[in-house]
Amino acid sequence: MLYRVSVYTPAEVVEETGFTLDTLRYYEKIGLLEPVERNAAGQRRFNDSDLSWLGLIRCLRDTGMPIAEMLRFAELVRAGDHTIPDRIRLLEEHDRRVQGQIANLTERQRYIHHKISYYRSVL
Amino acid sequence: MLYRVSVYTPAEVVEETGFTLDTLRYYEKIGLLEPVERNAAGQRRFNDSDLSWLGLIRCLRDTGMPIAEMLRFAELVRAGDHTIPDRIRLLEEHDRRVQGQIANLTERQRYIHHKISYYRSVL
DNA sequence: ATCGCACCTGGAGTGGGCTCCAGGTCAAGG
DNA sequence: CCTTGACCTGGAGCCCACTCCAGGTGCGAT
Repeated sequence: MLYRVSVYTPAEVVEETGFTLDTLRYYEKIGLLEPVERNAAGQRRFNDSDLSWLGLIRCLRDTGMPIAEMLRFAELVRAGDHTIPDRIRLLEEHDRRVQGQIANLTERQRYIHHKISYYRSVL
Repeated sequence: MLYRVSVYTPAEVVEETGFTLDTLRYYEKIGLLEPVERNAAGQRRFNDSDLSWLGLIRCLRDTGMPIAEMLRFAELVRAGDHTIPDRIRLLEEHDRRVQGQIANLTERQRYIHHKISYYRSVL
């Protein structure tokens, strides 16, 4: 078991990634996914590299990165290894925004807690 | 200085709350804000209670509560004090979602950190 | 008096991110 | 042979939450 290249049907990828099939097609259409390989019948056959890319996309999407910025990232990846410093910068900036989101949510949550306590106090 | 009721112009409320004037009008139109008082010329004059309600709206919105649910909350408030247990339930449920968001972001952030470290390691 | 400006209204338009649809292809099972 | 079901395409439609617009009012300053 040195290496094993797997292919995945659309249904498997939906299952694995949580994206809908429509969303996967949409991502391919706008270029967020490289053109996916096809079998003889023209049906998509995803590979491990697609899956791992989708894992990253899922992460960026779930942390609120807009599609336009994910596209920029995708272009950097396509452009080759010399863009790694740019990718780091992009991810670091995003990381800062995520940090800000967490801080903001935590702060807002305190307000909600106050509100709940207040309501409890007047019962 | 026992008590002081203030009124605020639209511009002041925009300044205070960070909502745009269009958004304030929109919130009033859909019933997220009670009809705001007007001066003789028909211009809005907000009061402290509007401001404090807008503070709550800001908090709920910024923690991702959809407008439809804020409207439900607004209806509970309008319906009177007997809905306080319902309001508590609603806020508690929202609080759980906020907690989930924070947990999720924190988890995703680790992935981003890994990715950054990986990129650093191949430089 | 007239200008600029903050404000008003109803309604149309926007942007992001999907989501759905009609109509079609193929492969496998009964 | 026929049906079922997973998949295909291009393009239209949808939802949310605003955002913008045209056309108009009234007030304070020059």
